[in-house]
Amino acid sequence: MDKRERIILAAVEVFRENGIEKTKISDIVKKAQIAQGTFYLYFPSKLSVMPAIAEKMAARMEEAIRQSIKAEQQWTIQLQQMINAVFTVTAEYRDVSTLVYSGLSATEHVREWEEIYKPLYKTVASFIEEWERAGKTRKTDPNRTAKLVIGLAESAAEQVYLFNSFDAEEENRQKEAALEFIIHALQP
Amino acid sequence: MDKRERIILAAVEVFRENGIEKTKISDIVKKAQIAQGTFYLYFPSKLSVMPAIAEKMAARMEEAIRQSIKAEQQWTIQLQQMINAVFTVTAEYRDVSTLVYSGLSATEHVREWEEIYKPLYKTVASFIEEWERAGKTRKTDPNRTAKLVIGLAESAAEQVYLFNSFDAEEENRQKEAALEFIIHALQP
Amino acid sequence: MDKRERIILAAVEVFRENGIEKTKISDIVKKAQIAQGTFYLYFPSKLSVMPAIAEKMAARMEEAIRQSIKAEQQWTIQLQQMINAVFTVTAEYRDVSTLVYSGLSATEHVREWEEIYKPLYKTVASFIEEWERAGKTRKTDPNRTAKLVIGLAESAAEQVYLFNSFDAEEENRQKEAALEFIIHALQP
Amino acid sequence: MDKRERIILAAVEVFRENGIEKTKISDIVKKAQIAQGTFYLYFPSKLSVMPAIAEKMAARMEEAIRQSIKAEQQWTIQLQQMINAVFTVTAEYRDVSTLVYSGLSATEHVREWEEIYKPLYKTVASFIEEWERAGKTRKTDPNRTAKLVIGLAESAAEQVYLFNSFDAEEENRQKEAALEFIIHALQP
DNA sequence: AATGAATGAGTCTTCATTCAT
DNA sequence: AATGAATGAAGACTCATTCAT
Repeated sequence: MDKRERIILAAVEVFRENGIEKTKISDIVKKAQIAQGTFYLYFPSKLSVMPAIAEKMAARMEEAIRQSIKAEQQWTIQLQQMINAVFTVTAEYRDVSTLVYSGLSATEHVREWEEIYKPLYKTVASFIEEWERAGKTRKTDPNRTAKLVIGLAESAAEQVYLFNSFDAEEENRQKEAALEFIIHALQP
Repeated sequence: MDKRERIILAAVEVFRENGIEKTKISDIVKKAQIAQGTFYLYFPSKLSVMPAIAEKMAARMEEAIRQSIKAEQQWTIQLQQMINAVFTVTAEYRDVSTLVYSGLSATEHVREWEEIYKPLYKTVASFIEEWERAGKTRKTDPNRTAKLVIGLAESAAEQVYLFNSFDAEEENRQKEAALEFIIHALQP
Repeated sequence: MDKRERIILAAVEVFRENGIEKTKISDIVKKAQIAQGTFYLYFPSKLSVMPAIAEKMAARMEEAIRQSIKAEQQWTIQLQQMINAVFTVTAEYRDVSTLVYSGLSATEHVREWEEIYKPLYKTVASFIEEWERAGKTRKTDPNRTAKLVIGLAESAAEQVYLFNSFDAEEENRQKEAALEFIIHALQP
Repeated sequence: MDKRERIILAAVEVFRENGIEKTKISDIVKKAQIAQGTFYLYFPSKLSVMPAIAEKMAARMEEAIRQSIKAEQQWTIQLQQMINAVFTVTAEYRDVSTLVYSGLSATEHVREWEEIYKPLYKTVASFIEEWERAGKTRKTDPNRTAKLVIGLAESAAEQVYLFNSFDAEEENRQKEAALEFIIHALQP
C-alpha cells in the first residue's frame, strides 16, 4: 500500500492508543512498518499528519451519510440515518476527533479545516435544501443549518463517547434526543 | 497576584499562542514571571493546568448565563441571553476551549470534565425545566436538552471564532441562526 | 558535461554557500542535477571531493602565474603578475580555499596537499631561482622562499576577500603592500 | 571552573583528536564533564564554539608576543620572539587553527574574525610603529604590515606543523627563513 | 516558598548509503 | 551507467524535573 496512506492509518491507531502527547513518531512508523526516515519523506512532523486524518474523517462521514440515505425515505428517517452516520464515524474516530481538532488548531492548519469539512457540509446542505423544497421542513439558510446540524450531532456523539465508558443504551437515548431535537428545530 | 492564578492565566495565553503540543513549561513560567521550579509547587504537569482552565471557563460561562438572564423575561429572550453568553465566553477563550477540551481528554482528567461542566449544565437545565413547567417549551429530559443546547451553541460559536477572521455581521447571523434553531427545537 | 566535473563544480558552489559542515551530498547532487546515487559512482564521500577541488584551484593558480609572466619582464613586474594571479584565483575560490584547506586537513588527505601544490611551488621556485641566478634577488633556498611568497600572497588575498565586502581600492592597496613587502624581502 | 570555559577547552581537545566533522557534542560534554543539555545553555551548536576558540587562540598569541618581547631588545630579536610566539601558539592549536578558521567562515561568524584578531594586530602594529619611529625599519602602513607579518608567520608555521610529521630541525629552518624574509622586507 | 542552573533520558531529525529498477 | 525512494544508524536537541541555595 501507498506509504503515505500507511502512515495516516497508523497515526490514527497510535494517537487513539496513546493520545497525541504520548505518541512518538517511532510508534507510528513501527505500526506502519516503514523506516523512521521514511516518515519524513511524507510529513514534516507529527502534527502535520492531522489535516490528513481530518480529511479522512470528514470524507468518511460524508460518505457514510450519502450512502446510508435513500431518496425515497421520509426526511425524518433520512435525518436519523444522518445522525447514525455521525455517531458511527465519531465513535470510530472517537478520542482522535478531538485530538485532530486541537492538533489542527494548534498549528497553522486551522484554515484547512473549513476546506476539509466543505464536502460534508455541502452534502448535508443539499439534503436539507431538498427537504425545504419539498415543504417538509421550514425555510432556512441550508448551509448554515447544515453546520448547526452537524455541530449538534457531533457534540451529542462526543458527549456519549468521550465521557461515558461505552453504554449502548445511553448511546441510543442520546441519538434519539438529538433526532427529536433536530426534527423539532426543522419542522415547519 | 497569587502565583497559582498567574500560572493559569499565563497558560491560557501560551496555549493559545502555541497550541498545547508546542507549549513548554518554560514558556508558561516565563509569561507568568516566576521561576521554573515554582511551577511544580502548584501543578505537577503541563496538562494538569487544564482542569483549572476548564473550571475557570465553565464557571465564567455559568455565571455569564445566570447574570444575564432575568426571571421576568420571555423564554426566547432568556435563550437569546444564554446564547450570547456562550458566544462571549467562547470568544474570550477561543481556540483555547478546544485545546482544553482535548487537553483534558488526552489525559486521565476526562472524568473531571463532567464534574466541571456540571454547574453549567445544571443552571441551563433549571431554566429549561422552568420553561417546560410553564408550558413554554415541550416536555423533554431537561438535563439532556441542556447539554444539547450548550453543545449546539458552543459549536456555533466555534464555527464563527475559529475559522473566520472576526466579522461582527457574521457573528450576529450565526447567533440568530442558533437562536431560531433552538427555539424551534424546543417550542411545543 | 562530464558528471565528475559537474559534481566538482557543484561542490565548490555549495561548499561556498553553506560551508563544509552544513553541506549535504543531497545539496551537491541537486546543484549538479544528477541523482543521489550517481554521486557514489564518482566519489566515496563528501570530503573526497576536496582533493579534486584543491587540484583544480592549484592548477589554475599555477597556470595563471605561468601565463601572465613573460621572460623579458623585470623581476618586480613578474612578481607583481604573480601576486595578481594569486589574488585572482583566491578571489575566484574565495572562502572555498580555506574550506578546502581545512577539508583536506580534516581527513587523511593531508598528504595529498603537498602533492597538489607541488607544481605551483615548483613554478614559483623556478622563477625565484632565475632571479637569484641573474643576481636580481638575494640568495635563498628558492623552494622555501616560494612557499613563503605564496603563503604571504594568499594570506594577503584572503584578508581582502574574506572580511571586506569587495572594495577595489582596498584590493589594490593590499596588492601593492604585498608586492612592496616581498620586493624588499627578496632584493639583495 | 566556569562551565563555558570547560566547554571551550574540551572542544579544542576533541576537535584536535577527531577533527570537526567527526566530533560529536556528546564527546565534548564527556570531556568537559558536564551534562549533554548543559552544552546548549552556553552554545547553540557545535560550530558556534568556534569564535570562542578563535578568541582564545588570538588572545594567546597576542599575550605570547607581548610577554616574550622586551623593550630593550634589538628589533630583529623582537621580531624573532614574535615569530617564535606565532609558531608556538600555532603548534599548540595546530590542526585546530585551520578548523577554527573554516569553522568560522562556514558560519555567519566571519565578521567576528577581524574583531577577534584586532588586539593581536594592534599589538604587532605598535611594535612595528616603534621600529619605524626609531628608524630601524622602513616606513610603511604599520597596520597593514602587521597583518602581512602575522599572515606570513602563520602560513610558515602551518606549513611545518600541518604537513610534516614533527621535525625540530625543519621547524628551526622554517623559523629562520621566515625571520630572514621579514627582516629583509622591513629593513630600510 | 521561591529560585534557576544543571541534568540526562527520551525523542526528533538528519543524511550518508543502499539497491531494485 | 543512472536513478531516487527507502533505509536506519547516528547524533542533535529538547525540556520536564530536580535540588542546592
